[in-house]
Amino acid sequence: MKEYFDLLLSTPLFSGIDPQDLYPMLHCLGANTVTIPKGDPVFLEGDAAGFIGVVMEGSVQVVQEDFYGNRNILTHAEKGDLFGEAFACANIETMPVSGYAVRDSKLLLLSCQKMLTVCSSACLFHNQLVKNMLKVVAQKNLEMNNKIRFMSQKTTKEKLMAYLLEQAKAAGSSEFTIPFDRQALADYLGVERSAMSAELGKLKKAGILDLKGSHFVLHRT
Amino acid sequence: MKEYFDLLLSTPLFSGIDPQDLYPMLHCLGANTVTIPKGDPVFLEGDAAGFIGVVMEGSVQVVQEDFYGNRNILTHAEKGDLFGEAFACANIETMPVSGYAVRDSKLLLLSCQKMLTVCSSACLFHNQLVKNMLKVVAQKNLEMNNKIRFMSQKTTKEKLMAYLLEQAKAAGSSEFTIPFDRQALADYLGVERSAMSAELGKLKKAGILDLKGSHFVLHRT
DNA sequence: GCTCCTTTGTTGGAAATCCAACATACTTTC
DNA sequence: GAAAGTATGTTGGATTTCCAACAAAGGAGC
Repeated sequence: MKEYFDLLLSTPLFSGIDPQDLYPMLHCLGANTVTIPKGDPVFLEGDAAGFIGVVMEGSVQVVQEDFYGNRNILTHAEKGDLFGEAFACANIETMPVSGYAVRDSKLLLLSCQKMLTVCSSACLFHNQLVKNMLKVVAQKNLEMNNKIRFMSQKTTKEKLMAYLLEQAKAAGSSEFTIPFDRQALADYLGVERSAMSAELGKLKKAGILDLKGSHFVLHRT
Repeated sequence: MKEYFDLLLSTPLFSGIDPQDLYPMLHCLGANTVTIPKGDPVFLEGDAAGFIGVVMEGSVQVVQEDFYGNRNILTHAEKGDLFGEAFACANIETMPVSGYAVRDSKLLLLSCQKMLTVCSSACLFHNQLVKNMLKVVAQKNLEMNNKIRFMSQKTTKEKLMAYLLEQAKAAGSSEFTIPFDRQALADYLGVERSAMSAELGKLKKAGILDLKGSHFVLHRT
C-alpha cells in the first residue's frame, strides 16, 4: 500500500496530515484495499453502507438504476477521488445506489464510523480528518448542484451546452476532455444517447464546437 | 434570541450540545438574526458565501435561476432546518444560487469560518459541531440524490410518482402534506406546471391517489 | 355578498424527445 | 488482415412535453 502514500497525501481527505501519521491513521481507519475488474460492481444498492472509497487506480462510477433499466450516473471518481463519502457520513444503513468499476481498479476502503470515533492511538488528527471530510462532502454537494443545473435545462442542446461550458470553466480552457463516452454522458445528463448524438452533430455543424471522441473544443461566437 | 434556544437545541446542528454552552457558542459563531418578509431574497446569486442559515420562523427556498427565467427549486427549509450549509463549507467565494423567504421569516445566520476555526472561549464543542455539520451536509446530499432520482425519470407522471412515493415513505404514511404549491412542485421536479396538473388529474381519475391542495393520499392498487 | 387576485385545471397546436432499427466507424482479438 | 464486437452517428414515426391562452375555483379584503 505504501506505493500509494503520495497519492493519498495529495487527496483532499488527507490534506494537512503529517506523512508520518498516515500509516497508523490508515490502520486506525480500518483501511483495506480491494481490486475490482472492469465492469464489476464495487457495491450494489442494498449493500451495507458506512465505508468511504478512495480510487487508487482506475475509476468508479456511482449510478442509480430503476425498474426499467434506466441508468443515471451520479458521480464519476478518477484516481485520487473519493466516492461513497456522503452515504457513509449520513448514517444510513444500506446504500441507495450502486458503484461500478469503469476500468480495472484498485480501491482503498475506509470505515466512516472509525473516522468519527476518537480512538486511542495516533489519532490526534481525527479532527483534521473530519474537517477535511466536511469540505469534501460539501464540494460533492456543489457537484450535484451542477448536475441538477444541467438536468433542469429544458432541451438536450441546452443540457449539453450547460455541461460543456461548466467543463470548460473547470478546465480553465475552451479545450478539454470529459470522462464519459457518449452513452455515459447521456446517462449523466438524463437524455437519449441517439438524440444527444444528433444534437452534438448540429452543434458541430453550427461551428459552436469541435469534438473528437471525448475531447471537446468550444468556439466563442 | 433566547426564545429560540429550545428550537436550536433540537436541530441536528446542535445535537449533543450542552444547553449551557449554547449561548457562548452562538456568540462565538458570530450569530445574528435577520427578519425577511415573504417573497424577499435572503441572499442572491453572486453574494458572498460563508454563512449557515437556520430557519427559526417561516420557510426558505433555495433556487437556481437561468437566463430564460426558469426557476429550479433546490431545497425547501422549514422551521428548524438549515440552508446554505454546503455552500458555506465548500470554501467558495460567491453563492451560485439564490434564497427566498416563502413566508415572513426569522433566520439565524452563523459564520462557517468561525465554526471551522478553534477559538479560545467555550468552544470545546467545536469538534462536536463539525461532526454534526458533516452529518447534516451528508444528509443534504442524500436529499439532492433523491431530487436527481425524481428528475431523471422520463415522464412527468413517473417524476410525480417517484416524488410522492418518497414523501409517503418519509412520512411513514400513505397520507401526507407536501411543502409545495403546484408551481413550486413543478419547479422542484423540473416540469411544466400545466402538464403536471393534467397528470395529477389523470392519476386521481385512475384511482391512484386523492389530493386536496397540498395534501395527498396514495392508494395501493 | 362582492370584487380583485392568486392558484389550479383544461385545451390544442408546435416543438422536442423517445425508441427502435440500421449504418458507419473504431477496437480488439486472433 | 479478417472478423467480431463495441461505440457512435443517422433516420422516421409515435409519444410526450412545452407553451400560451383561457376557464374555473378558492381566498383576502372591503
